[in-house]
This record gives sequence, structure tokens and C-alpha cells, in this order.
Amino acid sequence: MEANVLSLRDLAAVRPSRRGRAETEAAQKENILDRSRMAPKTPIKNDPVDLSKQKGCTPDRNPMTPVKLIDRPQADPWTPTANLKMLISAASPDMRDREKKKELFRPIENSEQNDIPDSLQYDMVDDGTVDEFEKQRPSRKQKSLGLLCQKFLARYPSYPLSTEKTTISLDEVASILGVGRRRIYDIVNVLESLHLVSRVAKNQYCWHGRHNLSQTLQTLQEAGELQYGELVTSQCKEQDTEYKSGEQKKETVPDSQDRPLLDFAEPDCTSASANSRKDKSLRIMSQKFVMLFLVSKTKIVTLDIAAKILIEENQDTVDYSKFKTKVRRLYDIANVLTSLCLIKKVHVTEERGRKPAFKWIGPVDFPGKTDEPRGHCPTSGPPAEARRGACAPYQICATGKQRFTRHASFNTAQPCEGTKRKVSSEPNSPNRERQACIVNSDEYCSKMINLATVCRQKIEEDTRSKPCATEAIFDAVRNPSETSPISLLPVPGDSDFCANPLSQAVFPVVQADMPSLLLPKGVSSQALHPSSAAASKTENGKPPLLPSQPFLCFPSSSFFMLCGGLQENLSRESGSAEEKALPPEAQGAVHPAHCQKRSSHRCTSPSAPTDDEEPAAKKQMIGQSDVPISLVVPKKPVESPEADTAPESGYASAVHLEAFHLDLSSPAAPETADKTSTKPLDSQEQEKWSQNKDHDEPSPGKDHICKGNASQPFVPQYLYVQPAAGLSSFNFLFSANQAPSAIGLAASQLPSLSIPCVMVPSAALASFPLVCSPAIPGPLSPVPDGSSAGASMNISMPGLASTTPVFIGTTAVVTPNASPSVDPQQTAHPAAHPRPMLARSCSAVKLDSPVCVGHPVTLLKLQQPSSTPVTPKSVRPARHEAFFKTPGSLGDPGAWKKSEGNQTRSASSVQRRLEISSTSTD
DNA sequence: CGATCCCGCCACATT
DNA sequence: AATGTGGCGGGATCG
Repeated sequence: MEANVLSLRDLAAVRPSRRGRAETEAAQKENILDRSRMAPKTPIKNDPVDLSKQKGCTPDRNPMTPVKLIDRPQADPWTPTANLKMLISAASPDMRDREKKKELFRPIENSEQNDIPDSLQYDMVDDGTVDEFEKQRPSRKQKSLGLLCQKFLARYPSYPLSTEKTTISLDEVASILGVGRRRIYDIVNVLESLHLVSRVAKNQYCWHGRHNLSQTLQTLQEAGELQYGELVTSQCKEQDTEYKSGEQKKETVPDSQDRPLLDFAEPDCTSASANSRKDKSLRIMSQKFVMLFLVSKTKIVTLDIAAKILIEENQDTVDYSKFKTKVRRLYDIANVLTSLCLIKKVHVTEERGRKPAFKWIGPVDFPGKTDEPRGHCPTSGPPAEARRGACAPYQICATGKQRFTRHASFNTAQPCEGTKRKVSSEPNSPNRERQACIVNSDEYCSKMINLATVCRQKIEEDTRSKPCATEAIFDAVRNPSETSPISLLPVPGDSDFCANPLSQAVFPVVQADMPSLLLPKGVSSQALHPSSAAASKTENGKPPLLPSQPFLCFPSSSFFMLCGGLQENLSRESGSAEEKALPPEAQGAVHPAHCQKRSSHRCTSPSAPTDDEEPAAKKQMIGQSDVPISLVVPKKPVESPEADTAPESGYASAVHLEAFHLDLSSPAAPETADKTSTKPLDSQEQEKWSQNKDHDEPSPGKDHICKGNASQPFVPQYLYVQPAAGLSSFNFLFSANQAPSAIGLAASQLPSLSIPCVMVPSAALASFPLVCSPAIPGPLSPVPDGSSAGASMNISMPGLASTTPVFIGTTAVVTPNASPSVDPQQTAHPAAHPRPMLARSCSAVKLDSPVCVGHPVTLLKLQQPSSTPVTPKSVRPARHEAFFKTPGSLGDPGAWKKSEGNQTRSASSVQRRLEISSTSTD
């Protein structure tokens, strides 16, 4: 945004002042790199990057430069660090600056269309001018966090392959970007709040990309709804009439909830220590800020309001100074979010006057959609997106989470037990541990709530729970270890989480070579579960079916089937035995090599409830999920290597992602699955599962598989449909077995199930395959839950180009590039219906470089639309904003909106509410 | 002059 | 104790 603008002028203007010195110093300290020239190309890195990364996959290497643009694009200098450093050292600070500018611009350009145009010019200018001098020195803008963030983001693929893990060295990045480490923390903290990155170790972060973004957002939305509910909606702008006007805005509720999030950590028993404040702030603030957007009908949030809300949460009294500080922080966050193309600056003129505000431009409906930035960001086509990352189209994930029930039970439920398998991304950080803490805290919270309940009761509870959940989720992801125990449980949602992970991860992929595919195990036991089903379970796989259905990929020559249980079941954790059992086998079947290895571990994991297991499970899941991907690329087994070795760390990235998914999803679905499911599920699920299977899957092969899944490879039967249908290039395979009806059954439970079909790419695709989603709902199925019923295939393929692979998910189809084109919503609808479970499970597939030929595709699971109709429970009303109302009643927020100058006042009001809540909570 | 928000001190956390 | 993190707010810039 701004960045663009700045350019020339800024450059021109020279700035003296401390800055200069500071810079120099900084520069010195850090080495900055200059790759100035590099910049030029940069923008894109994405694709290239991805690829490169992909190749690299492995973890370690990437660390720094993940991407590197280098390869393809230009030959530039980039080489990895060495060169850079050299350059840097050599280069004077000035150089750096220029470079920076350039770089920045580029990205920016991409990202933002608007201004962009000049980029070239800038460069030109810069060169000329700058070179000579450093005048460029940067104007503030150049140094702005937004630009910096763009640069940062430009370095990593939005949708990295799951397998790969990209580690980010703060020092490197700082030096490369030519900024102080402090700035990098600002960026990373925000990114971390959205799970785009996770901290692995000191100075080390793992880049996850946007794969989970939708889920994360969904989770936040849910949490936000609970917490803030309507507040936002109204506040921002106009309050829509609907709500109660005044009230909505404020609501205290949020506060209370919020706290939980934050608070959790602290209280936590365990390691809480770490959590401390740190965690709270920027990260939390960022999440809350995002929640406000998601909750807001208008999707516009003014800084004042946001600041007030945030302040309230934390504090009762609002000082003006505090307010100012908060606003400063919000600007920081906003800059990062802007770089992510999730928001854009706007001015709201309200009663009082025009206030600075930000509008959410990211994905709104999670259910089906993915994130994507529609508008602005994506300036330049694909590349831009890539760079930005943000936008990826493909993902569709929705999650299914929908509903949770939070409250009451949540405490009780613990089922989650280990639910989350955490991934462990961060071994180290205690902080992250919050999970555990959280959990505990959650419980505490719950208690508190109870007390409070009196006042808010349910509402609050809900809210909290969610929040808690969310965090927990997050945390869970992070901390693998902790999770197992208690963790999340409390919240229903959590449980889901737990489950999910597994399931998702799970799909086995089978290579054609391998002949049989597996169905996966995973399919979903969950599905079975009526209630839970939705949630997610799946993992188990058992059922094969369809429900969760996996995708099949057929690479040109060989096929791969991916099965996913999309859903995860929570169960995984403890393992419900079922699942676990299956997976391994399945895996084995699928990929002997990889799978086995992993599977073994994984398998075990299931058994083991503990952390270890969990991780394992995740890994598995991950692995599985990954696998598919990897399959795609045949070789990479995905994580395997790492995983094996370092489960936690290695996987972390992947895991995290998955975890997120899971987690996220869980919240949504929670209810269903959650409690019941978790462990209990096993039995039930199995039963159901079996039943379902029976019903659902007629298909012999599958059944076998399913049931037997563990051991046998089954062969699924499919019907091959020629392309005629309109899918020009694709071929579809449908499973013979499935009868709609059968499916239907499943569907009912699993709404999603659909017929499994496989799409085979036409020759063109050769390299890539497609993925199918199962989901078609059969015509039949009604959905018990209400879920969605028939979903039809949603395949809309916008452009199915022959070449581009398309994925059809239950929910949606994704086309690689197209993403944007696809309406999320539209797709969503259709998608939505599919079972919720799926949603999660499916992670979206993504192609990193879509275009690229071959590689690429990764598929993941498709998600279902969160909205899935299914869930009875909490389903939020669909994605719409409508849901805001939610809780309803809660409190009415009054008008906190007003920000006016003094927030204080407003704050006060808000605060009060907050206070109340908070106090109560406390 | 208000809006933005960079910069870096310094406290706290982690190693 | 050193180093990593990151809260926080002064004050520079921008518009």
C-alpha cells in the first residue's frame, strides 16, 4: 500500500536524523543483505520458490531462504546466504536501503496493484538516485513494517508443500531485509498468531504458509463470535440495523473471553510461566484484532474501537496513553495484516468524523472458501499471489467445525486428552505451551465462568470456551507434548480438534504402483458418528469411504489414491484404537516405503496416547496428508525423514498445519464429535462406522479395505467416466461400489460423503492428477445432521484448463490458479453441504505452482464448509454474518464504538463490561 | 496538527 | 550471565 507510494519521493527525500545513524548501526549489526538486484525479480518468488522449496523439501536446508527466488527467475545472486552476506557486507548501508526499497516495491507491486505501477520507475529512480546516494534512505515508508512484511512474505511461498518445512532464521531474515531483529519479531508475532509460522526454536521459526489460514481464520471467527459477537459488527460501521444497534458493539463478553485466551497461558499450571505476558500481547492482540474483523458485519474495524476493545480486555482502566500505545500496536499489526492482504486501510467516517479503519479483505466465509484475497492484493496474477501467499485460491478448506457446544460440558469433556497431538513445533518454547496451560486454564476459566455464569452464563461460557479452544488449538499445535494430557479437552471443540488431526492427516495415498489404494482408513469413522461424525473424525479410516473420502490422484502413470479421513477424529489421540490401527496398515499398503516407516511410528502412536503418540499421530496424519502430496511427487515421502527423526520438530510444520486444521475444525465441529467421539468414539464409531460402511460402501473393495483396512490393501473399484461430461480434460472415476444410497448413509452421517470419484487428468495433465473428492453426496443421503445433504459435486471448474489440475473436493473444487475466480461462496455452498467432516479433512490442495507442470499439486484435503449445514449444534448459521448474532443475547454491547478521542470513555463503558466479565471470570 | 508508526530502551524470558 | 523476546512509548514523519 503505502509503500508503493512512497517510493520515489521517499527516495528523494533524504532523511537525516537519527535514522540514518540508526540504520547504519543496524545495518552493521545485522548484516544486511543486499541482494538488491535480486529484488527485481522477486516478486514472484512464490512459485519458484515453492518449487524450489519443494525440491528442497527437506527441512533443513531451506531454513533460510526458503525460497529463493533464485533459481528460476533470475540468476541473480541470491544464492543462498553466502552470497548475500558477502554482498551485504560489502554493500553499504545505503545500498541496502536501496535494495530494500526495491525489493519492497516489488513485492508490493505485486501485492498491490494500485500503486504498483511505478515500481519500475522506482527502481529506475532508485538506482539512479539512490545509488548515488542513499538518499533513498528510507523514508519511513520504506522502512515501514508493511513493506518489511511484504518482503518477508515474498521470501516464502504462500502454500509451501507440506512436506517441506521451511525454517526461518530471524537473524538471517533480519539481515536480509536489513532491519533490526526487533522488527522481525513484530512481523513474526503477527504471523504466528495466524499460524503462518510457528516458533521452532530460538531465532527459528517454521514457515507454514497459508495452508491453514482459513482454518485459523475460521477458528478465530468462531471464537470471535463468541467473544465479541456482535460487537464488532455493529460497531464498525454502521451498525446494521439488525443488531441492536448500540449494544452490539460493545459487549463485554468479548473481554472475558479474550482474556481467556490470553490468560490461559498465564494461569496455566504447567509451564505457564513462560506464557506470561509476552504471549499475550502482540500475538493475542493480533488474533483479537482479526476476530473483530471476522465478526464484524461490515468487516471494517476502526482502530479506535479495536484499541478500546483490546484495552478493555486487558485492563480496566484505560488511559489515554494506553490507548495510544494500543493504537500503535494495532498499526503494527495492521501493517502486517495488510501485507497479508487480509485487510486494507480505509477511513470510516462515522459520526464523529473520519477515523482510520481497516477493512477485512481476506476470506470471509470459511466454510467453503479459502482465503484469498480477492481484490487487492493479488495484483499480479499468480505470482503475486504466490508471493503474497495469501491468496491462494485453492484451499478450500472449510472446516467443519462448526459448532461446538461449549459450555458446560466443556470442562468435563476432556476427552480430548491428548487430543491434540501436537505437533510440536516448538519444543522449546515454553511459551507456547500455553496449550497445556490453556487447557488448564480453560478449565479454570470454565470454573470462573461458572461463577460468572451467573451473569453471563452461557454466553460467556461459550465464548470462553471457544476462545480457549482456539488457543488451545493453537497451542496444541505447537506443543505437541502437552497436549495430550489434558489439554483442550475442556472444550468440546477441543476434542474435535484432537480428533481431527488424525483424521486429516490421514489419508493414505496409494500409488498406483502400489496397486491398491487404500482407502483409507480414514475415512471416517467419524462419519459414523452421527453427531460426532461431523466433527471429524475420520481418521480411522475405517470407513472408508467415502465419506471422508479421500482423493485419488492418478498421476499419469500410476494412481494414487488418497484417502483421507478427513475428519479427524479426535479419537486419534488416544487412539481410538480403530483408527490407529488402520492407518498404519493402510499406510503401509499404500506406500510401503514411506508409509511403513511412518506408519509404524504412527501406528504406534495411536496406541500410545501420550504425547508421543500424539505427535506421532499427527505426524501420521500429516504425513499422510503430506503423503499424498508427496506422492504426487513421488518421491518425497514427505516428512518421513524428518518425522522419523524428529517427530516434533520435523513435522512441526506439517503438523502444525494439520494441527491447525484440526484444531480449527474442531472447534467447529466440536460438538459433534467432540466429546463423544474422542475416545469413546472408538467403539461407537467403529460400530457406526462399520455400519456405515456397510451401508455406505457397498463397494467391495473399499469395504474390505476399510474394515480390513489395516491389513489389506483393498482395491477400490471405480468407474471410469470419460471426459465427455464436460470436464473436458478430466476423467472421472467413480467408485463402482458406492451406491448413492450407500453413500447416502454415509452421507447422512457424514454428510459429506459423496461419491468418491476420481478424476483422472487427461493426458495433458499427465503429470498431475487430480484429486477427487468424495464428496458427492449422493443423492441420497439425507443428512442427518442436517448437514448438508446432498452435496452435489461441486465441481465447478472454472476453468478447468486441461492442464491445471483440478481438485474436487467435497466442498469445492479448486483450481490451481483460478482460485480467485472461484467464488468461494458459491463453491462454498455446494461445498458446504458436504459433510462437515470432510471439510477439515480436506485440506485444500494446493499447487504450489500450479502452473508448473508437474509438480505440484498437493492436495490436501478438502474441507468442508464449515457451515456445513450439518451441524446442528452450533452451526453457525452459515457463513454469513448472520451468525453474529449469536449468542445473542449476550450483552449488548452498547456502544462502545465510539471511539472518539478518548477511548477512555468509550473504553470505560466497554471496560465496564469487560470488567465485569473479566472480573467475573477472574 | 493529527495520524502513523519507526526506533530502540529496557524488562522479562530463555538458554 | 548472556542472549532472545518483545512491551512500550518517545518522538519523527507523513498527510
